[in-house]
Amino acid sequence: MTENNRPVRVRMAPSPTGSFHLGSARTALYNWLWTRHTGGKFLLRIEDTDQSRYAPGALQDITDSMHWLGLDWDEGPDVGGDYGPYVQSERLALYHQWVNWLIEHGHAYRCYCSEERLNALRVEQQARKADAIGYDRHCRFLTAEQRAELEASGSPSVVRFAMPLEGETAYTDILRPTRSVENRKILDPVILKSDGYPTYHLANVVDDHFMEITHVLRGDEWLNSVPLHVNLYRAFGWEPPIYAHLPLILDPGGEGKLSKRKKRADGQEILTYVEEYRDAGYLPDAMFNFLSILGWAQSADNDLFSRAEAVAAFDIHDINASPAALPISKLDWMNGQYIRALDTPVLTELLIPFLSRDLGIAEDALRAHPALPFIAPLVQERIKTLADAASLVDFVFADKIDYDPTMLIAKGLDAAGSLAALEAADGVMRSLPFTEEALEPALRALATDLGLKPGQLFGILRVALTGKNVAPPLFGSMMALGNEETLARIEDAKTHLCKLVEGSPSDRGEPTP
RNA sequence: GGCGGAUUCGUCUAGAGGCCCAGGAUAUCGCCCUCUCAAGGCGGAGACACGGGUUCGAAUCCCGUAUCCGCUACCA
Repeated sequence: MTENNRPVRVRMAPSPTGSFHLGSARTALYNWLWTRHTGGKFLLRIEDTDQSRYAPGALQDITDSMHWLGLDWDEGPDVGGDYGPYVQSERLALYHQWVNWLIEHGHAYRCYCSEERLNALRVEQQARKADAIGYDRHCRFLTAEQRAELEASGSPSVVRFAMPLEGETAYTDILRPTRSVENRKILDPVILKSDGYPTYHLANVVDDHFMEITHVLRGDEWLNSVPLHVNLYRAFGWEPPIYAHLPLILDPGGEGKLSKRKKRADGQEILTYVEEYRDAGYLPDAMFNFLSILGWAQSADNDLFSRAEAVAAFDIHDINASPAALPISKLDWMNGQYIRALDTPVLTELLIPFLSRDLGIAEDALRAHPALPFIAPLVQERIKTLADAASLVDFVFADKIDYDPTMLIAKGLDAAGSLAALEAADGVMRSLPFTEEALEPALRALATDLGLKPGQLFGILRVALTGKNVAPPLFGSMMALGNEETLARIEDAKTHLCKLVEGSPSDRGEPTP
């Protein structure tokens, strides 16, 4: 399993520049899965080498999102480990040491070219459609005197890697065929910036080496950098890790990188950050399962599986190298599956923050509310996300409900007929214990006695109690409302119907749907 | 422009030369169940990007073409 015969050590290396992207989450997940499958170690390393893009709070958001998804790490800035520090800005001395080593051994050099020169160079290259666009290696061939002069004048400088000028570099990604590139096409990239911070290329190679990383599973956008990284390893005399570049997650239309500022075909917003999915009411287990199947299959004929099953079956060699459009409808379905599998008390607990947020009721008040225990069973098989619940049960928590009274007129009946049915139902209900077991058969029998279909009678009651034509099951709704409120709402409905009857004395008036 | 990657039902995928006139899932459509809505059950329609090879035989191998995506920064 471990092609290089070392215990598996992999890492997730986010840069704290923003919230945790869904694509990053999947990368983290596959890394995690690989270590849990192999019994290896999963490390979290923070790549904060770009001071200009540093976002305070991003790190917290990233770790929160990973925790939420259930991805725990064995070594990292918060949990420690033998290979620290795990934050790159705290490892600057190490990078300087190895950059100096490269310079001393002729694998790197200081470059004093100005931004203006570099820009002009790029513009010129683009204009003549040059084969390779990049640095012209100008400073690589400075004489010792020129160099000394530049240093003496205090010119700012960066350090560039001196690529071999001839030959090719073959590189392997376990998900793709081995390829090779001409070394001269890699134009001496910057490895140490003028502010003293390393670029990704250097920091990444140095850290992966000293942290004894065996497998690098990272985003596809790094694939073109592999030959550079391989050359860095060679210059140092180190062994490169095994690479697997993970395909991008595309937007639901499959038109490009998943990103903000895009809308779905149905006008819905496309969620791109893990925290957004959390706030939209998706469950961590469902997200975990969902992210897993974006580029990997646990089995040929089943999409629903637990973490343990994923861990048991996972193999990086089975990852699909083609990019995937985000299948939102499948996520919705899957989340519904996970919600339905929950124990009712657990669902209730999960629902509280969402109901509180969406209904504007304090969590404490919600917990103390007599209707609370009835809510989860009412919505469990009707919601795809936790956030769907509020609009289904808002009538339970409303002080009063508003609806068009004509909705109380049942199909096939007029106002008077509906009123008679409702009054009969009211009478039956008052004579019985307020339980589903007692009420449902009795009202069914009543419908038959009145020559109505259950749906006609129940429909009147549904509108009376909820103000809606579409609502959760009737008798469960009654229990949530409680005896008193149920009868009060029926009372109100009777009043509405009375007015309708008086208002339209034409006895055979067609009911408005 | 250069370089790199990818290409199986709308979408997520299974598939590593005969098991595939391509399997699963989701979405969609229909039927059943049913107090509405769901959930559930059953069924339908739906794909190997295109063109050449190689082979007795190709979704699977090779070569082109097309399309999409990525990289081409003192960002990661």
